[in-house]
Order: sequence, then C-alpha cells, then structure tokens
Amino acid sequence: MTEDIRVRYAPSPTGHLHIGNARTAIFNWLFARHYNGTFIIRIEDTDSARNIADGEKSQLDNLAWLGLDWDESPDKPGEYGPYRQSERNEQGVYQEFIDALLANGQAYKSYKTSEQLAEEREAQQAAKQAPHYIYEYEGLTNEEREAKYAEFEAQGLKPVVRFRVPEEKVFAWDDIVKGHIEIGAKEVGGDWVIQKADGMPTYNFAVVVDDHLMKISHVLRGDDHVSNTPKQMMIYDALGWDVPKFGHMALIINGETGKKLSKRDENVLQFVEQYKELGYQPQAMVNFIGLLGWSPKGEDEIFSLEEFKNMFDETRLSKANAKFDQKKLEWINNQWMRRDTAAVMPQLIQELVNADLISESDAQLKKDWLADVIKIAGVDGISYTREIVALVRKPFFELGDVTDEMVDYLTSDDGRKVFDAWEAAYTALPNDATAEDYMAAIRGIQNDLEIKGRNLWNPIRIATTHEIQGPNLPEMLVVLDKNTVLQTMADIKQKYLN
RNA sequence: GGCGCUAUGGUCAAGUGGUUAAGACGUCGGCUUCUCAGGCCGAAAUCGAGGGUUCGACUCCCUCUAGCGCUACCA
Repeated sequence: MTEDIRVRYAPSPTGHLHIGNARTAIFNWLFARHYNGTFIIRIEDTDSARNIADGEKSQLDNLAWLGLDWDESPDKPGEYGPYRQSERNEQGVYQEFIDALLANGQAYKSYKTSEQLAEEREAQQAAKQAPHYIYEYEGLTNEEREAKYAEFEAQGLKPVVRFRVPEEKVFAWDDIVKGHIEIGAKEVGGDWVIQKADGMPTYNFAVVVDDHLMKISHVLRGDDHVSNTPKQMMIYDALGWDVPKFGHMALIINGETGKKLSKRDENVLQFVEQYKELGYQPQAMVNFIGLLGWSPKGEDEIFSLEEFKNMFDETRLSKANAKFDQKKLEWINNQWMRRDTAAVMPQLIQELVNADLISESDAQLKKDWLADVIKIAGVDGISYTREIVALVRKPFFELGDVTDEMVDYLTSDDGRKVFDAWEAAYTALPNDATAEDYMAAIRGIQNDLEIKGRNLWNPIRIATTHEIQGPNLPEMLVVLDKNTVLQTMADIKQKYLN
C-alpha cells in the first residue's frame, strides 16, 4: 500500500455506541494506524428526525474510552471539514453536485407523493414483481419535463431529486474481504432519491460526495452495505470520480436469533456504555471485538490495541458472520482484570461504595484493608467489577441467616466440641495472628479432637461467618475484625449451644 | 419474490490437495484432601448435503440445502 491511506468511521448520532459500530470503528482505526494512514470521524446526521441530543458526544466519548484516537473529526477539524453532514449541507457541498447532475440530465426532480409511491409498490407486489421505481417523464423532452416541474410546483408539491440509474450497467469491485463482487445496476430498484424533500442529501449520495472530497482511500464497513455499493459506484461514475477500495466485514449476529445484532434486541447488552457501567475494561472490549471476525496467526488470545495494530492484516478478516459470545467476553475481561489487579482496584472499591457497603471516606481510609478483602473474596473469579459486590457483602459487611443445616453442624456432638475448642484457641490468639497461625490452631483442634473435614471446618466457619462455604477461612479471619467475630461467636453460643 | 454474501464442534476460529483437523470460550470428568473461587490435568468435531475432478479433498468444480444481508424521502 503506497498511496495515502485515509479511512473513516462515519456514525449517525442516533444513540450510544453500539457493539457493531464499535467494531467498524476499531477495524478502521486498526487499518489506518497499521498503515500509517489517517483516521477520520465524520458525523452522518442527515436524518434530523433520528438524531438525538448528545448522540455525537456519546459516540466520541465511548470511542475514546476504548482507546481510539482520530486525526480529523468535528471536534478536531482538518483541512477537509466540516465533518458533520448537516453542516456540509448548509454550506452547499452537496447542492453543487446535485445541480450538476440535474443540469446534465443524470438526475431529475420527482414530485410523486408517498401515497403514490406506496400504490406503485403494492401494485408491483401484487403482480409478483420486484419493487422498482417507475420513471415518470419517459419520452418527454427537457422542455416538457421542465413544464411538468412548474405544474407540480404550482400545486405546491415539494420535489425530491432522483438519480437516473443507468440500468444496463454492471458494477463490480474487488472487495477487500469478500473478493470479486458484481451487481447489475438494474438490481438497485430503479431511480433512487439523492436529495430528500427537506433538502438533505440521502445517505448513499452524501457518503460518495464526502468520501471523495475527504479523499477517503478505503471504505471498511459492514456487510449490510454490500447492496448499497452499486448505488454509490454509479454516483462516482456520474461525477467522474475514482472509486475507493471497499471492504465489507461480516456482521455480528445475535446468538439467540441468528440475526444481525439489532439495537432493539433487549436480551443482549449491546452498547459499549452498558459494559462500561458493569465494569468491563476497555482493553477487554477491544480485545473481544478485535477477535470477532478476525483472527491472528498464532494461538494467543489476549491482545492490546497496540498489539492488534501491529498484527493487523486485512486479509485475515473473516467472511462469515460471527455470533456475539458473551461468555468469551467475560473470560477476556477476567483476564484483563487479573493482568493488573492493582490498576483495577480503585474501580472495585468504587463498586463497594456505589453499593452502599461503605462510605466514600471510609473507603479511602481503609483502602488497603478493602484490597485485601477483595482479593480474599475471590476477585480472580469475577467477570466484571460489579460482581465483586455480591462476593464481598457477606460476611465482610453483613452476616447472613443461620440456616437449619448450619444449626445441625453446630449442635452435633462434633460441632459442640469443635466450637468450644475453637473458642478457646481463637480467644488465645493475638490480634495480629496470621493465616498460618489460624491454620495451625485449626489443625491443632483436628489433632486433639480427631475430627476433620466438614465436621471440623463447618462449625468454625459458621460460628465466625454465618456461612457454610466461602473463601479460605484462615485468610478471612485475618481481615475480619476480631471483636466482631468474638461477638458473632458469643451470639451463636448463646442462641444455639446452651 | 429478486439480487448479493456465507457455510469447519454449542460459540469464536486455524487450516489454501496428503495433518492425529490447531488454539480459545463454554461444557463434562479428575486432581488440588472444609467449601467456593482460582490453578493443574483430561474428554468430546471428519469439516451443511449430494455429485464430480484426483492416486488422494475440509481444501478445486457443479448442484442442492440452510442461514444472513439488502430490497425507504434510515443510515
């Protein structure tokens, strides 16, 4: 690749950053950075009805959170601005080319109402024909057509501009991921709208103008754009422009339905923000997404953005759709959290504050202790930081109920003997006893009483924590407050062992 | 319906004529002698179906089937 590589991610600000869009953004970024190209963000906001407030900011913030950076964008204008289609439209960027196409007869104004359009379509469907736009000025001279325009205008109708499709042509390209593809112009459904009644260009027209003007060299996008490609190519053709290289990546699909991940699916978390809130690490998200529809050469699975960038190879993009496997994401996140627990620790502690287990100020004061608790509670087994709350709550912050099963352990002959021995041993141990000390004490009881296994451990565990299972008991005893534990034991004794 | 794309285990996937068909997630089993978590060890696919081509095909060709995508004054 010797020419200047310029690629773009062009979201419409209709909501938060979707996993599918994030993938498009990541791969475009990878492509740009791997080849020392330029990465551009362009906002495609030509559908004013669907734009939402803060949609753009949210997209950008989430992209940044993932670790991406960009060279040109609305918030970082380069020499090809503006970078919002709405602003470009205001500047007449599209109008110029629409006028040119209108002037040379490659486009025309159409005044059909949506009712008329719907009727045509229904009639075609009833006749088992593929929906196809019917050109209304067939056989008319330019003058006659202009006269029609005037007539419609007089009726107060607003026109759209349609592109006159050269039906006999076939458009072909060598797709970066799918190889050679060709589609006949007649398959696009007839003359399509390039400018809406409100004056906004349509997507398929605006992309072409912008990609050309912004000197985009490679367009990497989702599979769902394959059938848009001939439409876009005919515009490049009509305007005499060179076509960029296209690459259509397989889609991410919903594991349940097998369909393209849709923003309306509620059974899958599909916005980057949702994962962020649960405490997924950005590196893990990138790692997971980078492995969906792309595979590295070796056998490793854990990669940073930087490593992906270095390894990137567009020929290893997969052609088949990939199901979104949340379990794998969880595993990858777990791997990233464990890579550097110290870095994630503040987040983990924040989760406890958010869950009202401890106040912000106390958390600050006791952060070393909290770190110990979190480690002992089993941080190595969680998938995302939010999960630490449930692990840590009992018995470190609250005691659970004493169940019948626990009472049975306590009140059995062995249980009573163990309790008494443990009470004596625990009381005798110093406040700064270590896990080894506690272990030695318990082993001592085991030897003295010749009781082992559950019958030995459960009474002690229950008496000190109200739990029948949990993390390593000696380690827990180190972090548990001794007076509290003594009190817990006293309560147990008083309530069940008298 | 039309057009296009895709097809290796539950999932992500490596593999480009001759391999014991990598690896990972998940699952199951065992071990780590309190449990949980973690760790360690191990198990499980003949490559959508049917035809070819070839000494030999998951790898090449054909047909079929299935799935997905698009078919808007949405992007």
